[in-house]
Amino acid sequence: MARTRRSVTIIDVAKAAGVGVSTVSRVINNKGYVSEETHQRVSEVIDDLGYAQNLAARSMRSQQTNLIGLIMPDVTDPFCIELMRGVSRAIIELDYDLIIYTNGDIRRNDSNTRMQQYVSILNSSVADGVIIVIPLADDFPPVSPVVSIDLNINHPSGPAVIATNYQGVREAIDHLFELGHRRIGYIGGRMELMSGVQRQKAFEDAFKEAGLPLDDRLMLPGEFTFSAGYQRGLELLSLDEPPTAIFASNDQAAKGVYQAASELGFRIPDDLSVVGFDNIPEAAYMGLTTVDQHVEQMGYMGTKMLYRLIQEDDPEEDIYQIETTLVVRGSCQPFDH
Amino acid sequence: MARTRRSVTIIDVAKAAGVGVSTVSRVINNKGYVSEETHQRVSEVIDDLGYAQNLAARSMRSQQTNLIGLIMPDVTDPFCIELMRGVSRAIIELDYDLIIYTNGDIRRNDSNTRMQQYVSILNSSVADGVIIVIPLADDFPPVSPVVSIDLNINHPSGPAVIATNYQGVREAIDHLFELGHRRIGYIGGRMELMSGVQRQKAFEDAFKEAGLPLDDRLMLPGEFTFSAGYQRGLELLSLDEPPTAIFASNDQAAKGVYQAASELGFRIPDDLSVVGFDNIPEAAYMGLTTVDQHVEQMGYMGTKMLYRLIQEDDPEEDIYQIETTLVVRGSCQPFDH
DNA sequence: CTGTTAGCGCCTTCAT
DNA sequence: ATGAAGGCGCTAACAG
Repeated sequence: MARTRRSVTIIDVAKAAGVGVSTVSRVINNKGYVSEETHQRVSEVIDDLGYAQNLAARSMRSQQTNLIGLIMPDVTDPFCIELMRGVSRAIIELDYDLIIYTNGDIRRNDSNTRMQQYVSILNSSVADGVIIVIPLADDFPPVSPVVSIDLNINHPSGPAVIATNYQGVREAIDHLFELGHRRIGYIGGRMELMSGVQRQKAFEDAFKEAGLPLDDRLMLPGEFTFSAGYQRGLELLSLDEPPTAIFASNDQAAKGVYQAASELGFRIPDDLSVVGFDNIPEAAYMGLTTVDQHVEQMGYMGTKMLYRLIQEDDPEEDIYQIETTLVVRGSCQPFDH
Repeated sequence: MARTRRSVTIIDVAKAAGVGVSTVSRVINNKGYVSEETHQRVSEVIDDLGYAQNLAARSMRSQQTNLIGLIMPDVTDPFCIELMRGVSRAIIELDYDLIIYTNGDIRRNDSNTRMQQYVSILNSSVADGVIIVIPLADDFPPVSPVVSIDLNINHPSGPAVIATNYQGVREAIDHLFELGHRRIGYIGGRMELMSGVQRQKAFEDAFKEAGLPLDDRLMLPGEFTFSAGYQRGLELLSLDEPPTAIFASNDQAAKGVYQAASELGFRIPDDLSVVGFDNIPEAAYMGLTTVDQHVEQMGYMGTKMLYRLIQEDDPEEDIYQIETTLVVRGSCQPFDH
């Protein structure tokens, strides 16, 4: 980097205005006593010189930054976008600013570096608090308050927002049962995450309690991605006796199933019923029956929780549960034996 | 903020490991010579203490942060999301990280504070370079390299990525002409932005060159928002002689027009043809004929440009133009007089 | 190979 | 009402 231009600092302003740095600081932050006249002069110089605070330096000194950090694996993912929406809404209400930190893609999984980075952000005083989506990090002593969205199964500590995954999947599977489906494929999610585990357990329990046998070949591990859904969808639909319905552990994966079905000549819902999870905006257009986990709300509540943490350092509730809702659309049809 | 917990610093690590701070620094950043043995010991201490770099301090000292900043008015807007997608893709390729900075909502328009904040970010060494979407800021001496997406009409300086707005709108209007439409409503965009100005000029020129009269009542100022589209849509369709087609200056506004049309009993495309601009993903589902300005690509190219700027401080091309493409879908129908 | 030291730009006492 | 001076945590010379 060749750039050597140096920005104008508080010292430059002080010199130009013929005052001390602390006076300039007072003017900038509007605290402490400054004579009207001095204030005026300093303000002018600031304008003239085009001075602007250096955030890094500022946050290093002072406690409060009025910034809330959002750490996400992938800004491209609809879940994350929806969540951002909620965070954004809360941010506006709270008059905070938002810094979203991401390494661009969940797949770039050089975990060690990642984790290190995450922790750095927490540690830095660049944000007053942080929301972590899909927490992968080990446990560590966070300096800033942290709220996580979803939970890591291995380190379930700390305040979090999470949907009633279990209940949601139960409803979804019961819905399929009612429609007469018995051979139901399951495409799993990340098993390090509470959501992945809970959804799978719900699926298994639904069968157990209904006294129905679970077919191992119909339960595939997966991920919360389109391509996982696609791959697993292909596998399921290529079985000698393919399932009549597939539950995908999120809508992205469900989209993948759509793709797989289309390629293999299965029509939805005629030949195959599909249920997803999340209710991303696209689901409405797809006519996908899915479990709404009110992602926007998760982001909103998470941010509010974080705010309380920042203010009082005292989490009222550790884990905030968001009630899921089954949204029935056109992707499922009765199955007649 | 009551929190006084102090994080473990590089000094703590140095002490605990019985080495100097610079050695620790070398280990962390993997540069300079450190004996295998020392490296080992320091690494262990780092793990034990749960040390993590303080980003603020780091970026204050060093030139490079490997962070690219993206300043957006509104993370919620489909345009911005699409753009983010492209930036994100480039980020991954370049092995940078991404910090997205936003004040949550374009409507929170306390411009002065905003601008000040923007400049602060630029000034701070928190990011190696910055991409500004919809630049509102005055001209100022930026310390970090900046690439803007779209251009402020008042300060059109600096490298930027912008679509061929003029050409795009011309094509769109010509399309409507060919379908037989003559009474075409126009809902404008932000006129501080190059895109807003260019699109409007193209609309006017299309009529002029076709030798058709422009009806003032059919040309409404607007914004790039749903509600603007909705309001203006209502106005246009409530005219004694409503237009047979409406060009909305972006897809969000077009969505608003859909809403207005639906409320007033206009069917699209039977009673009203609609064209948008942007080609946001939703447009496909809506069946909206629109001008694709390849927003993802804009983000991608912008980031690449920025990268070059960071590396060489020498912008090869100042303004990168993205070719628009007319995407014909079902929202337009021939109009027979 | 490793330690010491001087700032980076700012805010905050503490004097004046 | 204002100025001087001491760090915040870190990296980058410069010495050993």
